[in-house]
Amino acid sequence: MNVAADSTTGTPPVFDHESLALVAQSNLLQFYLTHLASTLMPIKPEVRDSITPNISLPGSPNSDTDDSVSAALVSSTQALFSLLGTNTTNSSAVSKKVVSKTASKLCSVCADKSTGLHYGASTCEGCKGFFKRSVQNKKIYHCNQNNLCEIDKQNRNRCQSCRFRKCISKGMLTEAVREDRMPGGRNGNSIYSNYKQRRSIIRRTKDYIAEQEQEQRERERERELERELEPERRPFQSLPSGKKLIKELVEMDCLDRLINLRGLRINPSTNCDIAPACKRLTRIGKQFIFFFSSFTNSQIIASGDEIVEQLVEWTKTLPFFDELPVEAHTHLLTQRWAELVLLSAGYYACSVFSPDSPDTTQMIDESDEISFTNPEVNLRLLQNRLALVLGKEIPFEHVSKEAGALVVRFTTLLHSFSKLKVSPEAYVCLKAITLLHLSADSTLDKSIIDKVKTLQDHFVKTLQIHLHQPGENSETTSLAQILEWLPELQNASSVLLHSKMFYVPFLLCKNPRRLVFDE
DNA sequence: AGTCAAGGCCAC
DNA sequence: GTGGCCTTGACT
Repeated sequence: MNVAADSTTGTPPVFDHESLALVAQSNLLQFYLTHLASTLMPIKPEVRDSITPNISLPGSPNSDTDDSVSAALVSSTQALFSLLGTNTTNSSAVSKKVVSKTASKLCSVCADKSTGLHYGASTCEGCKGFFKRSVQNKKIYHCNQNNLCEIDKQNRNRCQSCRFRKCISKGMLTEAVREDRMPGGRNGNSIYSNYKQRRSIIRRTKDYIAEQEQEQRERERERELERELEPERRPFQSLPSGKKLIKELVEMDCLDRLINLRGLRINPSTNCDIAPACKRLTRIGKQFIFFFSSFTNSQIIASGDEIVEQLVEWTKTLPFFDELPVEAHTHLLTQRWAELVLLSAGYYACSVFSPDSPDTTQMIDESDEISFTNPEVNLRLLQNRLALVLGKEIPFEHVSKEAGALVVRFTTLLHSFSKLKVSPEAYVCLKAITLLHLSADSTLDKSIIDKVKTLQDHFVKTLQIHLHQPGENSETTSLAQILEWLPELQNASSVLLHSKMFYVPFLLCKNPRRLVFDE
């Protein structure tokens, strides 16, 4: 605001010294300033001094709420005092030069000697350098007090946080610090020109600071987690950490083998062989103890027990397999295998049928895709696929009666799981977390229970680190959202166990015709 | 050529 | 990290 430019009203009010002092103490100063240029009169120094410490305006220099207004008022106020001291009675004397000359005397941040305009405010070399370093090095400061530290020449170095905040509040713009560090020249007028733009830039600067602070907090949390996973702190020395662990898990996760169950395949030449197919489907069981103890005797393993076989195989390749006794693995798999089946099938469905997957186009012509929302579509799909595997038509009512509840539940689960947009890395962590989930009434030894819990904790932290990686897009689901989904998985698994149609999730996910042609 | 406002340097 | 002094280069 320019004092001279605004002195356009008709009859200006006339002030005496006392009323001017009162005005200065009220919030009406801005109003009177607009009339002042044409009513300038000599003022006593003692009255002038009494005004100075009591200035309190909405958006005054002490307030961060409306910085540009405050900056304008600072200039106006300084111009006013300058004029008051000059005894001038001519409004034309209120020149831009006077304003700028006076305003440039003191640093608007710390009141040290100003050396000119720097990044949008009149500041000293110290505040200029401080602001430049802060922006260039993306510094995030924290105030140890209450963000109300006073900044003056003497104590400006006591609190970087409040000093930087004051720089911003005085109109210094982070945009004015050049990213390319090009020396010389001047920044374009556009950065500083109009009031509105400044306001928006200041708002963006504040957003920028908040964003930086958020990023800093996340980096700190990640560092903290990584520190916890350092070798000397890790509970299991043999277990790698972070990316290496995830890489190992992804490499050893043979999802295709689990999905491509041999028991679900149809032989085009003998697909009328109904009895063996039924047998295959019903023999998928949970004989984990048996498998762990006599796994090498593979001739005993029937094709129908493939789910167990595959899960046992997977467990044996886990990086922490040797950390736990066999009975612990048996116990865990016995408790969690149904959840692992649903999780694996769900992830497979999401990765193959998601809109961004290249496989989608490949599947469109099959016109029998799994639905993420409609259980009836999936029941029809199941009916068709059962007919393929068994070699005879099954009435829809039968399918609905036997598998209706399971299909409804699995469809709901798919829907919520697809929203999580789980990456392959997050999926393998989630699988380990699911396996390592102990029931409250676990019969294992206390020491083993502790080990399992520590291991699970390790995978939760690994998952969290993965989710916080900068490469992950901003839409990445949070750890909490993923963990909150697990009870739903657990509930769905009880439906699966109840129905005993353990193969249904796999049959829904993969067309048995494709199983035939896959090899 | 002078001014101004960027960045850089370096003793502290 | 700070801040005084110097260099740089667009603009007048």
